[in-house]
Amino acid sequence: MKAYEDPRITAFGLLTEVHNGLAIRLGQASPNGLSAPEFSVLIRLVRSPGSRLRLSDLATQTTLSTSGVTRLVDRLEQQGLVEREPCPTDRRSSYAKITAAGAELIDSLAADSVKVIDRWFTGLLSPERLDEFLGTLRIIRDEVHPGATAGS
Amino acid sequence: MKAYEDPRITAFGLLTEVHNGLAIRLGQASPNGLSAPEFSVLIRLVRSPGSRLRLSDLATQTTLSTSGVTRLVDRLEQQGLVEREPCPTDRRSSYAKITAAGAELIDSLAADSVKVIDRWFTGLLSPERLDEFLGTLRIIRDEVHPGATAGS
DNA sequence: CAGGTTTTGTTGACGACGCAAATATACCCC
DNA sequence: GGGGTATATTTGCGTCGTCAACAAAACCTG
Repeated sequence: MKAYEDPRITAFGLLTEVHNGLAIRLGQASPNGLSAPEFSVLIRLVRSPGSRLRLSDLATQTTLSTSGVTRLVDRLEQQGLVEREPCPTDRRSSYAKITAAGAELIDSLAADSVKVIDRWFTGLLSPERLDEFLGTLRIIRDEVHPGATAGS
Repeated sequence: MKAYEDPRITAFGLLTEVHNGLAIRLGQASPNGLSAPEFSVLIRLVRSPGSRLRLSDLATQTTLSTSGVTRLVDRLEQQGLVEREPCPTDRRSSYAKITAAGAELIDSLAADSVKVIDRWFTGLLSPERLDEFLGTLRIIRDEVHPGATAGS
């Protein structure tokens, strides 16, 4: 029995296919929209108290490096979707705060995304099956990425 | 009710966190190893009849563009893990065929990966829960990415 | 079988991300 | 308070991936 035939490898491959497949559908949904990490950052901001989060917290919650976050926030700032503001209690830190334009955009994109997710994911499953599926995801997520608990 | 608060968005976010989290654990497992797409390509090759696949089939099965596959196979070829061979029946096509070194490497990396997957994913779930989880993933995969049915 | 269309693979230009190094600030301990 | 360590962010550089344009071969249709 070769290790590459192990069904656990296939199980992870299946998870990857599902995630990548959904990510592609979401990307096609709003063509000139945001990349997945940009969307994720904006969603996290709009859901956070004060609509703001420190850059390093964004790095922890997403799967990006801190330099990746720096550049991503640079881009969002150039588009007027986000503003940097200094942290009053720690002069090393800056907040990224979503702007009104950013909040409006993310709400509109989220509405499109819900349609796509419903069509290709949640809508395919019975409520019970979806519940159990999400419960299983949480079990794994809490082990593998416990720092992600503040939103999407 | 704002669209960005829709639980379906959160559901997809959860799926993303799980996938990214596991991908990071797998990447850390064998430091100087292969990237995830490289691993995926090699696994697909070693599982295919004749240990070979046409480049365009690799592009279909993975989530890469054809140019991405060209360059990925370039890299694997430089490392001696894969060879290109012409397709006898269609002179436009080439096969990527895994070499003995490639097969050996992927088997060893797969053994490491199984440990990681078991520790952070399959081993966390009861057999029944895992079965239902995989069944749900297949339901979604068959809708979202039907072309992926030849392996991991 | 000639001409147009589709498919396969490669290349150039470009963007996004990670790592490592640099900088600035905060924290801790004597 | 001073010196050393830890943390937050930015920047330089290399790598990897996409998109658009291209070349070659296959297919298809009159």
